[in-house]
Formats: sequence, C-alpha cells, structure tokens
Amino acid sequence: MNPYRELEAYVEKLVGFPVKGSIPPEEKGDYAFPVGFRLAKEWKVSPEEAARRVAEKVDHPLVERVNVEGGYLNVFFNRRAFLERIWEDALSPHYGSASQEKTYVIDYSSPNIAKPMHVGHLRSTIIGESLKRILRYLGNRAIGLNYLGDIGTQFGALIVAYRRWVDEKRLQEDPIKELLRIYVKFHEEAEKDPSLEEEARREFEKLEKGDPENVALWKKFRELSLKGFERIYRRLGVEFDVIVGESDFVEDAKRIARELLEKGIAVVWEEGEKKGAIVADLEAEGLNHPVLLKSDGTTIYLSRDLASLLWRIREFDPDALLYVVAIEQNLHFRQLFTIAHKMGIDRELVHVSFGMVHVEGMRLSTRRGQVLFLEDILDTAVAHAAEEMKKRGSYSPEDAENIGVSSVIFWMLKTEPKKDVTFRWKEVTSFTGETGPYVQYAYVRARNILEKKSGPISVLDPDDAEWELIKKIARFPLILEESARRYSPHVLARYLLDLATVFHHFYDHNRVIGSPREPFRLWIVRAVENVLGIGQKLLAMRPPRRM
RNA sequence: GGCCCCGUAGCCCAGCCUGGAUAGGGCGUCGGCCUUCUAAGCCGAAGGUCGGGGGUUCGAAUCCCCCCGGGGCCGCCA
Repeated sequence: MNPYRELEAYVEKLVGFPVKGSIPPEEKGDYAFPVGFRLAKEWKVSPEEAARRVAEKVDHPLVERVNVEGGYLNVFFNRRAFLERIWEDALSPHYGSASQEKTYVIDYSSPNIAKPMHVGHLRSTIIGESLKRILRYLGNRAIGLNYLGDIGTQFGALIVAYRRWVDEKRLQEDPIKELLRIYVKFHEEAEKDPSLEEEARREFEKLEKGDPENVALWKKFRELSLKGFERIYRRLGVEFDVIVGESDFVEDAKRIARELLEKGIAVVWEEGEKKGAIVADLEAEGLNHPVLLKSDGTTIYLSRDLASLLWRIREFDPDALLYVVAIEQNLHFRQLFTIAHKMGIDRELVHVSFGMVHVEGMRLSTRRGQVLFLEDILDTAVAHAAEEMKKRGSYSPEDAENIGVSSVIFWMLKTEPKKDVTFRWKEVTSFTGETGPYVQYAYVRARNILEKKSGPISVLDPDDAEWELIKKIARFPLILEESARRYSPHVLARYLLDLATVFHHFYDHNRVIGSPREPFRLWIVRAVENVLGIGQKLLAMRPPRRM
C-alpha cells in the first residue's frame, strides 16, 4: 500500500475522523496532520495539547518519530519502512495503476469537416487523449470518440466553390488547405457577387433533400477532411475507438423529439418566429426553450446530440459520458444533460469544459482564411527542437519530433482546463522553465545514467537529498488518482514538473556513478526514469531517447 | 436583463474541489556555477493589499453573500 495512504488511514483510525495530510514546511516533518484543532474543542484543551495526546498514541512501523507544533501532528517517516512500501512498485511499468473498472465514453477533438481544426480543437484533442490514457491506466474502460461536425450550411458554399475553383491535385495532397482555400475564395467572391450566397443556399437545400450529386460531394469532403485530420492525429499520437458524425443521428433525433413531445418534456411552440418548432420545456430549470426540431421538421444540434448520447449508452453501456468541449457550450450541455435526466438517464454526464484559446496578435477567422494551422505549430516547435539538438550534437529527426510535439502538448496541458489561455509562439516553443523539454531533460538525464551503468541495486538508509526524491516518487499514484477524479491532466503535468525539479537539483548536487551509494542511487534513478516515462505517456507526450 | 467562467509578483501560472503553519513556481531583470553522469540544468537576489467589502470559523487565497473588473453564452448555427 502507498505509504501516504497507509499513514492517513492510520491517523484516521487513531483520531476517529479523516484528516488530510499535507507537506509541512521543511524540517518540521515529512507529513503533517492538523489533528489538534478539532479535538481541542471536544477535549476542552489547547490544540497543541490535543495534538500531543494523539502523538503519544502513535505507534506505527512507518513512523520514526513525531513532532507536535501548534495543533499539528508532524510525522517523520521511518525511511526504510517507507522505502519497503514502494521498492518493487516504483520500478514497475504499471506503477500507479489501479483497478477502477468503470466505463467512460470520452467525446473529444470533434472537429468540423471541411474546415481546419483550430487551436480550440487542439486543446480538446490533447486534454481528451490524456484523460483517456489516465483513466485507462487506472483500470477503466475508456472509449475515445470523435464526433464529427459534418452538418452545416457551410456545405452549400463549399459545393459551389468546389465546382468553380477546386484544384484536384492540391485537394489530394493537402485536403484541409485546399478546402480552406476554396472556402475563403467563395466568401471573397460572394462580396462582389451576392448571388453566390443564394446559389449556396440552394445547393445546401439540395444536399438536405438527398440530391445524389451533392451527397456524393459531401461524402468526398468528409472523407478528405478526415484524411487531413489523420495527419495531425498521427503526429499527436491520438487514436479514436469510434468516429461518428452528427449526420449519423438525424433520423434518431427526429424520433426522439416526437417521443419527448409525448412524454411532455417537449412542447410545440405556438407563437412568434419559431411557431411550429418542437422545443424542450426547460423553463422550470431556467434553461429556456431550446429547439429540438425546427418548424420545417429538420433536426438541430441539440436533438442530434441527444440522439447521439442515447446511442452511446446503448452501444457502450458506460458509467459516465465525458464531453471535452469548449466552455462556451456550457448552456448547451446543461440543456442536453437536463433533458437526458428528465428521460430517466442515470449515468454520470460531465461537460469537461475548457477555456478559450486566444492567439496572440491574431484575429482568427476561418472564412477570411485567418487560421493558425496546427501542422505549422508542430513544425515550428520541431524545428526549434532540431536546432537545439544540433548545437549539442545529439540531433535525430525522431527525437526532434518527439520533443517538439511534446512541448506543444505539455504547454496545452500545464494549465487548468477551465482557464482561458493565450497562444504565444515564444511561450509554446520555449524550452526553459515550466515546459515539456524541462521534464524530458530530467528524463533523458536519468536515462543517460542508466545507460552507462545498469549495475545491481540495493537499499541503504536514504540521505536527505535522496529522501526528497523518494518522497516525490511515492506521491505518483495519488497524483494519478487526483488527476482522474478532477478530469484534469494538469494535475499530472504539474507533478512531473515538480519531480523533474527535484531530480535536476539532485543531479546537480550528487553523483550517482562512482558514488559509494551507487547501487542505491541507481534504484532512485530507475524509479525517476520510470515515473517520468509513464507520466509523459499519460500526457500523450513521447519520451525522447536523447536530447 | 439572466446565466456561466476567470481575477494570486512587471508578465504567465500552481495552490481553491477537501479551510490550517512565514502564499509556491516559471518567464523577465540582476549576480554566480561547466577538468566530474548533457548548463534545455543548478544556486542566489529583488519582486505579492491573493480584485474590493462583508460574513461564517479558534483559523479564510480556499466556504457563503454583495460589489468591481475581464471574458463567454442566452440563434429554427455548431
């Protein structure tokens, strides 16, 4: 059992209520429990006296000695006993894993076809992929689902643009860029000739009605877009278990809207502009009357999302459905989840929302062609990594790719999802400080030692420098659990920075190879390498071999 | 107007969920450290009314209320 958990459980038993342990200021102890404050009231003594009384009862193999200060019970671990608890585990390729055994369906990335993914999709893609990996590592079944936005009026414009201006060769080579080019061209031309808009509207109508030629074009756009997205996904190491599109749920959505009408969850709107539309009645919840079925009988994203949600439950029987989608869709998901609950859905429904991604010095507009291509971001980061590696004579194309791509991923993950972030080139491709390369450099330093010396390991009484690392290593399982519980990879990202910092410090102040403590320190280095390696993979980063 | 999110050093952030010891990092600035496992590193210095006010509590950056500032949403778009 993890020593921190073991001690927490012991203290809880001792005092009769759960006490969260924390890391005390240095020199005061290894782990601190503010037990005295609450007991002081019960026992009518000072917090310090209460803590002292608890301290007297402490008798546990993990505890070397205790120290009472204020209302705190400060514990100094028995370092050898502590080490025993993690000695085997910390070197295991499954260190920190668990057996949670829940089923999650995670909706992430979900780009709109025929449009380039923007940085917001990138954030969703990376957070979702990481969450999936973390949840799986903890023993859950996690299904990665890409829910394509393959319905929308932009297809009318695209069909018109395609017929007039497409360059088939470019379309095959780089579908995303060519589709964007003609899309932008359409909007430029439409400014001069407004009849194009009208033409686009007609083409969209034909598409909706199933015109074979337009449907074929739409299928082509969808296929080519996916091909384009796959390039990014491959570079990011992102893999989906299921790819579906909104268009797959149109028929279901119509049926469900009528069902909701019968059940009294929805009503027919009887006045004003949306007369004749079927709307959900969420007045009581303060969530308005969102449209489920338009007055012409066609579906809308809410009803399709609802149909899709029900399908996910039928298909995968999950305990929880996660939607890694931008926070501006907060209202939509509250409406969606409320309707689902009214229908009797009892699964955990979570909008894993994340804040806006601004881009410094750029006003993004797809129709004006003002977009930041994800490939350009990755290429720039990789080029920077390659440059740095060449300076050190450690260049290899594979590791430059690993480091560059990972630096972008880490940048995305190090901030709490719900905060807005601003994409700044200087920051995203920075290799010093709180960055992916900082973590990877610690990992590579550990690897280098192990490559040079893979001798036998043995245990010693840890000195203070070693002890700092050991304590960090032991926290890994707790971090994974917290990261999963909060649906927030940033918890793990921050931990890896923390561990890397302690290791860099150790590395610069202590020798491993040639030290009399070498066999013991090799165990520590192996554990650090193991944790940093697992951690990187769970964040969807790729551990480099050299850098 | 209603609802949601954010506000912690010059800049960017962690800590808030689950209240507890002098509020932690990074960037930038200044000053040090490569004959020793890669200096993408390390060490040190300067830098903070935790947006403001009130409340709860033995104790509030953390919980509650009000206000201010910033962003977002409220469409028969997604």
